[in-house]
Amino acid sequence: MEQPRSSGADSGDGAADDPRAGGRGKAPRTERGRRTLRKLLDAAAVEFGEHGFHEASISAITRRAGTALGSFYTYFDSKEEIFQALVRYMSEQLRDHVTPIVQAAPDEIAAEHAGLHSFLGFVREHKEIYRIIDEAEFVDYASYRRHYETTVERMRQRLAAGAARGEIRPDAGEVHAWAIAGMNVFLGMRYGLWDADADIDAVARIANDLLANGLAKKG
Amino acid sequence: MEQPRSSGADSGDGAADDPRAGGRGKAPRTERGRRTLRKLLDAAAVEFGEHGFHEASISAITRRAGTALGSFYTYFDSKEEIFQALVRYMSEQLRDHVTPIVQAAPDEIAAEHAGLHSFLGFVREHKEIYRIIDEAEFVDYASYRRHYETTVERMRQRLAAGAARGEIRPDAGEVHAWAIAGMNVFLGMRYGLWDADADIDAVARIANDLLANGLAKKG
Amino acid sequence: MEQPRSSGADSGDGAADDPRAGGRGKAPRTERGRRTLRKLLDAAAVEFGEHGFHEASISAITRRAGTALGSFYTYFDSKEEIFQALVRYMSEQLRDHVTPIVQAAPDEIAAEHAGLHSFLGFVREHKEIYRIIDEAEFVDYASYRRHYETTVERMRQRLAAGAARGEIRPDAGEVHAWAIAGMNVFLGMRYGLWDADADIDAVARIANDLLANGLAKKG
Amino acid sequence: MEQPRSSGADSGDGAADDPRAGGRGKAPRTERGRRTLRKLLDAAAVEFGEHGFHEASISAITRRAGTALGSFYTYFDSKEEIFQALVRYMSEQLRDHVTPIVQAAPDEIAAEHAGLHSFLGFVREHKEIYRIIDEAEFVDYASYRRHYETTVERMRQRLAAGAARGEIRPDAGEVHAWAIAGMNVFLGMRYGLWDADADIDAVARIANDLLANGLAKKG
DNA sequence: AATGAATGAGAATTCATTCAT
DNA sequence: GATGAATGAATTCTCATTCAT
Repeated sequence: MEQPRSSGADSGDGAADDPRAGGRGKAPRTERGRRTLRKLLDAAAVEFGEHGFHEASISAITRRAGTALGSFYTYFDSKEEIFQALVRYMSEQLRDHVTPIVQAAPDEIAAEHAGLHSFLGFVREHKEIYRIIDEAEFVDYASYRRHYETTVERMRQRLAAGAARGEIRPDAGEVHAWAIAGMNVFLGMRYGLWDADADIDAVARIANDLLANGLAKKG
Repeated sequence: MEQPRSSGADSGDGAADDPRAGGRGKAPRTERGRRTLRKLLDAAAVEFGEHGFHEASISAITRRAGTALGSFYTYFDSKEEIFQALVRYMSEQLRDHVTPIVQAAPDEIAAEHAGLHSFLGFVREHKEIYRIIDEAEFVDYASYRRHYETTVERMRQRLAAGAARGEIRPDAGEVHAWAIAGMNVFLGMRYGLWDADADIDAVARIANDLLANGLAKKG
Repeated sequence: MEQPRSSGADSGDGAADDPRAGGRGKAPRTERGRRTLRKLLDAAAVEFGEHGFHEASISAITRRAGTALGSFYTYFDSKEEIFQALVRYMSEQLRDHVTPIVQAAPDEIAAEHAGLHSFLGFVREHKEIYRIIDEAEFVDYASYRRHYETTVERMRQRLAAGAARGEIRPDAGEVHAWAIAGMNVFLGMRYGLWDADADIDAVARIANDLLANGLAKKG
Repeated sequence: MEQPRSSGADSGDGAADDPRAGGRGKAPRTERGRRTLRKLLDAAAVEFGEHGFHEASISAITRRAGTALGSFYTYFDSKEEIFQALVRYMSEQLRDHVTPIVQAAPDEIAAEHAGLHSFLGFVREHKEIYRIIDEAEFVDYASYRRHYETTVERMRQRLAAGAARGEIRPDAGEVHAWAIAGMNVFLGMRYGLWDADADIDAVARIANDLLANGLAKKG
C-alpha cells in the first residue's frame, strides 16, 4: 500500500546555533523581520499544540502572533512549511534537553534511566511538543521519520558504547534501541501526557529495572 | 494545556461480532443495505489507509464503493463516525488475530513473544490498519485511548496471571504493560511498516530476549 | 520569446447539436443539472463580456446565475475552463450566424460581402462575444488560435472554390484569407463595436469594393 | 453594453523623445534615478511581454530590474501606470521604425508595401511589443484606442495624399485605412508572431498585390 | 434506499500598495 | 532615493452535509 503523504523538502541538517535560522522559511534581513518570524513560530507552536495541524488555521496563527495574515507568507510558503520548521525545532529542543542529562550518567543503564526520566519530565512540561512531533506522522512523514531515526540512532550508539565498555550485554543493537524508544514514548504518552498525577520517578524506576533485568524471575 | 480535539461520541461498547451492531453505522434492514454498508466500510478502510483521514473525502469513498454520494449518509452521520467505526473494527480484527496465538503459548514469556511476532506479521499484511489506528490520535482521541487502554489492560492481566503462576517477576504491572506495548508498536512501525525486508522472526526473538532477560550483562 | 500562457486542454472538436454538451465541464445527468449549467454559461458570458476575464469573479457569475458559489464547481474546474467553453460556444455561434448567409451568396465576391456585413451586424448585436473571443488571446491562447485558424481556413476554402469557379483570381490563397479576416475584424471593432452610429451597409460596401478591385485607380 | 474597464488616466500627449517626459513615470532628478527608471521600464517590457499584464507582478519586475520592491513606487503610481507608459513608448518605437521606411517609398502603393513589410519584420524582432500593445485592449483601453486611432489616422492621411497625387483611387478614406490596418495586424500575427519560418517578403508582396489590384480576375 | 445536484462556510494564498528605517 | 517588511482585501477552490427526486 502506497503512502502518498506530503513529505516536504529535506533542507539539510539545519544550522547549529539559532535553530530557527537558516533553512527554514525565507530568512529575514532586518531585526524587525527576525522578531516577526519568531512571533510566528511561537504562535504556531501553541496553535498546533492546542488544535492540531488541521484544525489550526493560518489566520489563527497570525492573529495570535499579532501580525497581518499576509505576513505569514513573507516567511513561509504554506502551513506545511511552518509545521516542518517546527518539527525540526522541537526535535532539537527535546534533544538539547535530554542529551546533557544522559551524558552526565555514570553508565549506560543509568543513562537510559536518566533519558527516560528527563523525557517524561519534558513531555509533561511541553505537551505541545509531544503532539507536534507525533502528528508529523500524518502531516510531514519525512520529518517524523527523520526525528525518530535520528533519536534512535543516538540511542543505538549509546548502547554500542556501553556494550564496548562492558556495562551491558554485548549484542545490544538497533532492535534494542527501537524497543527502548517505543517503551519511552508510550510511557511518556501514558504517564507524561495523559496522567498529570502519575509518579514519574516511580515510572522511570520501574521501566529502567525492566530494561536492566528483564521480566524473568530472579532467583 | 487543553485538549479540545474532536473526539466523537463514545457510543457505548457495541457487541463484538455482529457487524450490524452499534458503532458501525445505522443498521440496514435489507440485504441490499447490508451490502452497501459493507462496501462503504471496505472503501473507507482503503481510502483512510492510503490518504489519511483529512485527505480522504467522502466522495472518494463512495466512488470507490460504487455508491452514490448521498448513500453515505444513509449509514453514517459524518466522516468522523465512519472513521470511528473503522477504528473499532480494526482494533477488533487485530485483537482477534493476536489473541488466539497468544493464548496458545505455554507461558507468559512465550506469550509475549507470540504476541509481538503475530503483531509484526499483522502490521506487514495490513498496513492500513496500523495507520488508521494511529491516526485516531488526531481524529478520534477517545477511540485511540480506548484501543490502547484496552490492549494494554489485556496485557497487564496476562502479566498478572503469569506472575501468579510464578512464570515472571511478581511485581509485573501496568507500567510494564505500557512499556511492552510501546516496544511492540515501535518495532511494528520500524520493521513491519517501514522495512519490507526485515527479518521479523529475528526482531521478535531479540526483543523477547530483551524483555525476558533485560540489558544487564550475563555472567 | 516564449509564451507560457495557459492554453487549456483541447477537448476534440465538440459535439454537433447542443454546443454546450459533451466536452465541456462535467456533463449534468439530470434536467435540473442541465438548467443550472445553462444558467452558469449565460451568466459567465455577460460577466466576461462586461468586465473581462480578470475582473470577473466566480462569485459574481454564480450570483448572477442565481446559484450557490459551490455549484460552479459542479460543472467547471476553474474560471479558465468556463472561459474556454464559452470561447468555443461563441465561436460556434458566430459561425452559425454567418455561414448560411455566406452560403446563400451567388458568387465569391458577394459571399465576402455578405460575410463582412453579417459579421458587422453580429458584432453590434453581441458585443460581448467579440470581447470574449478577443480576450482569449490573453487567457486561453489555444482557443484563440483555434478560433481564428478555423475561421480563416473556412475562408480560404471559399476563396479556392471561387477561384476554381473562375470568379476570382486563381492564386487566391491563405495569405489572402488572413488579410481579409484581419480587415473584417478591424472593421468590426471600429464600426461595429466602437461606433454605434456607423453606417454598416456603407462600410461593408466600401470594404468589399476594395477587396474586389483594389486600390489601383480605374481607367 | 457598458464598457467599464479600467482605462487609466490619459495624461495628455507627452513629448516624444525625452524619456523623462510625461506619461513615463515620475521624473527622476538624479542620474542614478534615471538609471533606475530605465531599468524598471526594461524589466517591465520583458515581464509583460513574457507573462502578460495579469500574470506579471511588480515584485518580478523589480527583481528583474535589480531594485527593491519599494523603489517601483518612486517612479510609478501603479501597475497600470507603468503599463500605460510602456504602451505609449512601444507605440512610438513602432512608429519610429516604420515611418522613415514608409516615407522613403516612391508612391502610395509602394508605401503600403513598405509599411507592411517593415511591420512584419518589426513584429518578428519584437514580439513582446506586439503583445503589450494588443493586451492594452484589456488593460488600458484608452491607450489601445489611441494607438490604433493614431496609427490609422496616419495611414488615412497617406491614402488621401496618394489619392491627391493621383496614385490611387480618389475615394480612398477612413474605411480603407482601417481595412488595411486590420490586414497588416493579422498578417503580423499569423506570419510574424506565430510562424517563425514564414517568408515575410512573399507575404508582403501577396498582400500588397491584393491591396493594389483586388480580388477580381484580371483580363 | 438510492441518487446526484445544491449549498455555503471556511481556508489558503496572492500581491498591489503602504510604511518605517 | 532606496530598501524590504507589513498589510489586508479579495479570490479561488474544497468538501462535508443537506435536499429534492
